[in-house]
Amino acid sequence: MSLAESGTGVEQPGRGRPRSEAVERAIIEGTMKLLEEGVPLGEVSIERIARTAGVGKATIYRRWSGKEELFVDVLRAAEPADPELPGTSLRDDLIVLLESVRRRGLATRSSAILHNVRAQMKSSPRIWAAYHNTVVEPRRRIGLEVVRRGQENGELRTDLDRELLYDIFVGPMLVRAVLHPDSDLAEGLAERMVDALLAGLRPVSSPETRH
Amino acid sequence: MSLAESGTGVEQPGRGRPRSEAVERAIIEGTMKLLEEGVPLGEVSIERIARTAGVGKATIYRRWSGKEELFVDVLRAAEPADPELPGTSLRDDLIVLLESVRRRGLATRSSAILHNVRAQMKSSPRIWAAYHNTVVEPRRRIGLEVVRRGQENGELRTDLDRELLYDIFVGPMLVRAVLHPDSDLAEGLAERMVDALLAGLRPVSSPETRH
Amino acid sequence: MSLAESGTGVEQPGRGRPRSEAVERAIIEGTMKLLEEGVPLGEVSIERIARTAGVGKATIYRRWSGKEELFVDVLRAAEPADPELPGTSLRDDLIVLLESVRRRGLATRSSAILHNVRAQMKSSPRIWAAYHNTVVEPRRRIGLEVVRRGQENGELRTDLDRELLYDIFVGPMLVRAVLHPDSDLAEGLAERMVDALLAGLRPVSSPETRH
Amino acid sequence: MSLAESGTGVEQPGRGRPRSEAVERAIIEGTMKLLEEGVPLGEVSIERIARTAGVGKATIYRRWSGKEELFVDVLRAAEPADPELPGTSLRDDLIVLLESVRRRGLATRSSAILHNVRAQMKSSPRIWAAYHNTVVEPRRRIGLEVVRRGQENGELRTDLDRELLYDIFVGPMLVRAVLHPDSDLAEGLAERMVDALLAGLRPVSSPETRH
DNA sequence: GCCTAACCGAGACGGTACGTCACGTCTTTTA
DNA sequence: TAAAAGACGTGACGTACCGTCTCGGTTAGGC
Repeated sequence: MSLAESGTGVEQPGRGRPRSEAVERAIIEGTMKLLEEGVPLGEVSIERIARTAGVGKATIYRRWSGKEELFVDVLRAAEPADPELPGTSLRDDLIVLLESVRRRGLATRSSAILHNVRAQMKSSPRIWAAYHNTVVEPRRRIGLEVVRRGQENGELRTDLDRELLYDIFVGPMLVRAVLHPDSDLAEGLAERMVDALLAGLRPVSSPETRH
Repeated sequence: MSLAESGTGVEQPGRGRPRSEAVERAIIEGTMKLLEEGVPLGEVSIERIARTAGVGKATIYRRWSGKEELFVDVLRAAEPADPELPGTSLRDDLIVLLESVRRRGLATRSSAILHNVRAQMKSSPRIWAAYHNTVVEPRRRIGLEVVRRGQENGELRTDLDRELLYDIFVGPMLVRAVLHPDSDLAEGLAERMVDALLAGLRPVSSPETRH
Repeated sequence: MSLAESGTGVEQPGRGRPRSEAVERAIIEGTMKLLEEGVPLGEVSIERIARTAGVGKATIYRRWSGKEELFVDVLRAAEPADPELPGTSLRDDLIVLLESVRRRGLATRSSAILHNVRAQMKSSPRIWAAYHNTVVEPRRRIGLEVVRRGQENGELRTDLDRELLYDIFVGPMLVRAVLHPDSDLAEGLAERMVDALLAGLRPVSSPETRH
Repeated sequence: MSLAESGTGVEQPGRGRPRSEAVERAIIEGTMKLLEEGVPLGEVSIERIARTAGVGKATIYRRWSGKEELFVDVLRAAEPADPELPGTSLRDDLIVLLESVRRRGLATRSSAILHNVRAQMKSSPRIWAAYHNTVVEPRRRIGLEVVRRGQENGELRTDLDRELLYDIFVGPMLVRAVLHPDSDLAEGLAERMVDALLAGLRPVSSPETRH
């Protein structure tokens, strides 16, 4: 479901020729093709996307109100799926979580431009909000849930609020992956980080540390 | 010294009318004025900057090769000064460091656009590198030095490399300040963070791990 | 019968849903409505006509192959009927003829746009030919017949060919009515013109050249 | 002097780079080239003119506010010069006058499109007025002067107003040349017309008809 | 006190992209 | 099968900026 559609609500189906889903895919894939080919972001114009996708400009504007809202959907289509959490322990869940952040940093680096597209989106509060709500926030919610379970199971201090704990766990990796994408993202980094962080965040007088 | 000048090397001074420094200031301040007035970043064109500053377009191009390089200098002029470190203890230094990150997040929120300018710059690797080298990297260097002193003084585990430790300290606050600028940046946050993090990162053989 | 139909030949009547004549009228009247409302000719698009007439675009294209051919029929519907000739004398016939030209000039001025539609049509030779054949030429034929009768009855010189005589009679009024529609088209003008022209065009051997 | 300039009055000379006259010529000649090549009038877009003239669109819009006003200047550049009147007699002057109308009809036919451009211009009252004032009206003034001299010299009835006489002389030829450009415009036509018309328009009791 | 080179403002220039609109064609559903 | 509705590829519209290039007019040395 595109940003535009989500804003305008449901459309009654019957009237007139329906919009082609194939066209929608062609536009998003055409945009990706340009980005993957290394076309500088500033040269990825609606006009050029239309040419690449073999589509009229109006067909794009019928679906998205501008380049930025199109990019939200392009990014959404390019984002890797959220990871399956093992649920065996706080440590295991955190490692999987940070691993996915790390891999996203790597993937971003390989097709380096997607990274910039994400950065670009912050130019418009409206667009950033759309991306934040549909991609960033759900992910954060998953992490907060992991923290909550950790506190419930006695694996984590309860005198710090969940938000703070979440940022402490994810922040270091996120900074590397997103803000310094050219930094070291070696394998095993997630495990080392989690262990270093957990060392001081377990309950003070924890009877059973569970492993 | 502007990015352009730094790239093109020294200019012999004598020949012809020298460039006016007043004009240079007018351009940078005109750009800031536009950004502070809430003009959307996409509408801050060279043409408009020239109009606002009462300056010919060519006068801008004579100094910077494009909008992005101009923005580097605008940002540099707007960045708050790096904080003075007390040097009394690792904990004190880290708190001052994180406080400055926090305040930068607050400042950014108030004049919200500078934030986006910074984001925008990631679109061009060349520009991002310039900003990174002259603003981001020096700051990181200061932080790494703090970490190094902490390890030397026996206030910090030495089995983790400095880069990792630095990211662990700064990452959580940076994520809040830069990636989620609408998140909670309450006063005292820096202190709480530093304490929570130091808890597990003091040397193992330290007599009192938690004061 | 529309231009399109006349070109495509007879349609077999039986097959499927028959075309609605009401729709045909709605289209032509919708077009006139737009023109009478003073919509600039350039803004009278097929799309707008369809909207005004409450009709699908395809329904228009099913009947006419373009805006110009539609205009031929619109104009044809708007043209006033040819006048009844008294036949009592050459002078009387000519006056009636010129009067109708004059009145057409006046009508044109009041709903000034029809005039421009006619002008517009000259842009396409094909369209102009269609209009010429079905509207202009029949009228000319009537006038030539008047001239012929005048020569036969001895009211007109026979040493000048009919075409020339016709143009001499109609030209002056036509120029005023069509080319200079803001010129003087006072009542009685037709009579004065005919008299002035007939003065030198009666047969030479006529006993009384001027009554 | 272009239509636009004539409307905006004098421009102060000094400020900024002056407009290139060569560019102005290139645009007008490019437009003519397209018309002469037989490009249908509807396909002569500003975009295409710009491409043909090797010029940016903005450069055209800087001088003319639209296609129609450009066409006024194109037409003005294409119009043949007004003829030199011999002044030896009314008959001679009229023949020269009608000859120029006839030749204009012929020229128009050869490069048939200019004719349509003129027709097209009637679509906009404003444009037509501009063309009328700078091309049509001056010509009419010359003709009226010929008529005036004819009456003064006793070569023409004085009981008919000059406007009427002028239309009677020029109308027949104009109708052929402009409204029916595919009609017969044989050589000698002007002479025959003038003689036929003068026959009845000389003063009634003229003592000396001056041959 | 000139000379001259580079500066400065203004704005024209060839381009390119913008977002809108109309073109004429093509699916849809409904009647 | 016609009809209304409206999506579709195409391409022109008029505007705004891009970065470059003249213009006339400063503004500094160096002579």
